[in-house]
Amino acid sequence: MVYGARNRTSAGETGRDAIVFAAADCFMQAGYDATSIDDVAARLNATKGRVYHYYRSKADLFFDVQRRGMEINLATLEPIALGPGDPLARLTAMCRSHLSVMMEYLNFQRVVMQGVEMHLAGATTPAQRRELARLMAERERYEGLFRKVLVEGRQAGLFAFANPSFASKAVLAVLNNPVLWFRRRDGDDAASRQAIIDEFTAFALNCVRAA
Amino acid sequence: MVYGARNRTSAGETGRDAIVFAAADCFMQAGYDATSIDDVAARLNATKGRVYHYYRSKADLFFDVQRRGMEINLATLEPIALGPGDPLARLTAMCRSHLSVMMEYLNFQRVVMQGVEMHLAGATTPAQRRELARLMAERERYEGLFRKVLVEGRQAGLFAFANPSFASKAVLAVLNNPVLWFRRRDGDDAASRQAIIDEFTAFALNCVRAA
DNA sequence: TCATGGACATACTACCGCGTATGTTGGCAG
DNA sequence: CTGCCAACATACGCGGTAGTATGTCCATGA
Repeated sequence: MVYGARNRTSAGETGRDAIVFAAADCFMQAGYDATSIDDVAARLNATKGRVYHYYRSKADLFFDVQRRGMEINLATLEPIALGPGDPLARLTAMCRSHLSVMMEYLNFQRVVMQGVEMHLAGATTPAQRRELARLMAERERYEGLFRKVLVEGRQAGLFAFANPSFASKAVLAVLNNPVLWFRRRDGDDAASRQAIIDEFTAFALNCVRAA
Repeated sequence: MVYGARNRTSAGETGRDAIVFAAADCFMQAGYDATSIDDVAARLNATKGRVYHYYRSKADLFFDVQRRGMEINLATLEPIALGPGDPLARLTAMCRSHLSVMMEYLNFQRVVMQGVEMHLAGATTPAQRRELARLMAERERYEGLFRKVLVEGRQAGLFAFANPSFASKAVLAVLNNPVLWFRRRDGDDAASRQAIIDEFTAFALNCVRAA
């Protein structure tokens, strides 16, 4: 390999960004454990050196992918959840937005879901534990946005459920489901994507809608 | 270790069974990759020798855990799905039964869910590929039970949805959700468990119920 | 009572993948 | 022109783990 191949990937993808995107793809395809740092580097036509220049460990990289995913989610959903409109209208908009983001940033979202189930047994360093706590807090905050709107809607007589926490979990379960099976290029006309958004939004709303 | 410690765990847990149960626990706690064969053996107060005496590879063991889980699921749900009663009554019973089984056999169910997301990239041997195909077929069959009842209910005007496949996925997404956060000993009075069954059954039914 | 095989334990190998220590280069600042 | 540093590449060391080869014990039947 010629040392001088210093091609800053023309587009704005600065060092860290390119690595996070590559890592998101790898983690999505193979999962955390099955993805090696060499895999991530290979996807960049680079070597471990490049990755470890920006990240101190594999776990740190994994955390950063999740952080980016949650940043996107919160940035798009918070304005809607805290914005104007009656609870039903807001929840509808939240569902549509959530589904749209999920399918757009599929790789990041799948990594986020992996992180939820994993707890990453043994986050050794204190820094890692702190980062993990932050991620959990952001997830909790995201779910809290749904809970808030749901409770408001229940007081308005629009929704019906006993336990707000259960309700938010059920709604998110429905909304996250397409992440498990949706694939780009799978008849990816905007039409089919729109059909998924429409139908799963309806499912999610029906879950909690009052009779 | 004294060689003579041949204590056949009094109860009927024959060789294979004890291993599958231990493996289910380990895989549930730590996931597939993070679980070593030594971990499984340690949980049995035994060594790798015992595991490899019954299973030819780690993947085979993982498959067997999934197989047992799916066996339980199909055995309990098929009679209900194909039994008598109108579609709404049957779907209700299916939801309650599914939730009940999930919480009862939590460890197996979490392993099954892992298997769904994993595809176990690179099932090397043909035998493993065949076993994997069988598992996928059983999962498909299980989901098919829901689809069947859903379509029947739609024809009867009880349910409303566009795509039967989407509908079954949404229902199962709701029903499987408790597996992600439910823990034994977490205020495990039959009462709280019953509350979960009641509420998530309602969520699942509402998803697809006609207005 | 002796041989045989099932049910494990022990000891070992081979490999992979993380992290690190050390090069190598180009692009700045002065 | 020179020194310095960021941005990588290269080359290991080292631990952990899957799988194997072999040893040991017990039960059973002939």
